[in-house]
Amino acid sequence: MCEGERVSLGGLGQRVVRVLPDVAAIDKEFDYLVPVGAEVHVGDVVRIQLQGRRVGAWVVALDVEPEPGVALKPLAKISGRGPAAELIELAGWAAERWVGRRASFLRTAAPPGVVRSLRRPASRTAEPAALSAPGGLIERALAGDRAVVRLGPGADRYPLLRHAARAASATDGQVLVLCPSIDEAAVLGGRLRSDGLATAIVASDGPGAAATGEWTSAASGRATVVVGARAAAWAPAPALARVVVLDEHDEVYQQEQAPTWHARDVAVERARRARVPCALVSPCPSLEALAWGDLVADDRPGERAAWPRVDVVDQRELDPALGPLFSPRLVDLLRSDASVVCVLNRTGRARLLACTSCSTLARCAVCDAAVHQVEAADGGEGFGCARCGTERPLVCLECGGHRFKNLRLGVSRAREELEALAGRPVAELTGATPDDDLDSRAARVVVGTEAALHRTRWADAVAFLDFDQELLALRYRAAEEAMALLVRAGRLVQRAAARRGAEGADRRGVVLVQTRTPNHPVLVAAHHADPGRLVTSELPMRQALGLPPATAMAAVSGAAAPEFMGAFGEPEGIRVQGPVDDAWRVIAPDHATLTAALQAVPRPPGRLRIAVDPLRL
DNA sequence: CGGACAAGCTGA
DNA sequence: CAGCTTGTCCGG
Repeated sequence: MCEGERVSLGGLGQRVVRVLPDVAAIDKEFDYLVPVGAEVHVGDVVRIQLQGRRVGAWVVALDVEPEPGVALKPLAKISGRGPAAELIELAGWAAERWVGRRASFLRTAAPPGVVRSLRRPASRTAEPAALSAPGGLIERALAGDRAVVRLGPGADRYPLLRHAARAASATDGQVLVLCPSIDEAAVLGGRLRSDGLATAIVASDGPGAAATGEWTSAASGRATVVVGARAAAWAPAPALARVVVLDEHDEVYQQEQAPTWHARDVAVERARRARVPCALVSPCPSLEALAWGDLVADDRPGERAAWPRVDVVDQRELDPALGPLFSPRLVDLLRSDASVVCVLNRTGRARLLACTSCSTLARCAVCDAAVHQVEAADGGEGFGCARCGTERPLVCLECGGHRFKNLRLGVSRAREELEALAGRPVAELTGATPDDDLDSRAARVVVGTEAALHRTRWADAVAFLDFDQELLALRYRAAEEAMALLVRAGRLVQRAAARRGAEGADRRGVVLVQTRTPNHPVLVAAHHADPGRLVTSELPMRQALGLPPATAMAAVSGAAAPEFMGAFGEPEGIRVQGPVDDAWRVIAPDHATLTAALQAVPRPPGRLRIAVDPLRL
């Protein structure tokens, strides 16, 4: 920058910067004067006087030409360093992709505390990491630019990380690693550190000097590995050489509040912009991941060894003495000395009905979802599908029977009955159970909702008492979610098997699945330790029904939704459905079409929630 | 978001 | 018509 230019900018030779205020409702940039002698960088966190009050803001551009006729105010304060220029651009991309505001993304990208100064490394070209001879699974996983790495639930992902980290370290590059939870990030980060690799464990929660220190270590390029949970997709990494997302199928990567951004998608886009390889790792890669990259999997015996034994018990063949929730196979497990986690999700919204004569579940003839009882057109009783709207008479598709029973039994009742069957204490484990004493529980039998899977570290066996609730849920991703549950269960039992140090066939833990749909593709795939079998049935179904990833979808709700949707209309090439429960569904062939159409309509005042890629509908 | 200001309502 | 409420606009 030469002096002549500088004079033309502010008139008095003062520099002018463009900032974006950290105010939820303002998605507009403003120009401010830089105090003489002050140093500013793109991304810096500043405070500005805006309409009589002081608010935070980010510098988004330096040395801009201000619009004529506006009296510029000086920056009130330059607080410290913030997200780098490439992350500000990425925030712009994400704001379009999820129809949100850049400020919400920059808040995630900003350091947890104040970072006064930062010595960033001299700009290095992130060279592709030198890898040892190809052939092994790790080498293949890290060789491709877009790898979808499928490793069974029991497989240790650490060697892959260590390998990637060592390769990056040799070229002074950084590896960005995302995990579903910060606890996992801390464990993996700890292992990397004890292996001598400089690692920053970035966490968004709370300021605190330690968290700021981790951010700074990543932002200065000192850390070879930058590891964290969802928000780490926005962590600094000036010498980014590779991105790795662990358990990319996990739903926690998607933010629940709007903008409903997905860390996997942000990570993928970030790698693309930085022209560095990206690996998505999962025991059961999402259809989105498979549509994006190239599958890298172990050979069949290798993958199978990392899966538990998945025993599918057909509950249509009931033991009359035990009833619909307990099979003889389960009783055997309970009466052994194994630690068992029993899972019963009673929080399903769909009422589940089964034929009284043959016990087959009442399902939709078109889309396979569980159906509920509705009043038919002729005034009689019928089945209705909440997913696709099909209605049919109250007749069993299997045996022609017309009497159905409601299947529902809560966790508390199940606990009492399990205790009686087991002849030993059975504990209830729900979201409300306190954290302490979880380890001693592992030695016993517990029953709970899905929380029991999340809050137990290991178990000899996991039993799903009624898996049909998961398989036939109304959410369009129900099958993938059910698969993810089996994977989570698989982790627990494989961990216990590793603890036992068992050898050979005994090394695999047991996951028991009680179901009335034993041939469901999810169960077939898990039983064969081959998640690819689910993909071959699920993908055509989504394509046929016009659901993601074949399309791009958004849910629009909130008090202002009727007005918004009225103005939205039904643009060419876009499907609008609803309202169902005051929410509309907008389906477009792709995300570009979807977001362009949504952004084109002015936002009416009032609460409006636009959820792009909603998990549930 | 939150302050400024304009237009609308009430009461004497 | 002052004094107050409600609504809309805009920020450098």
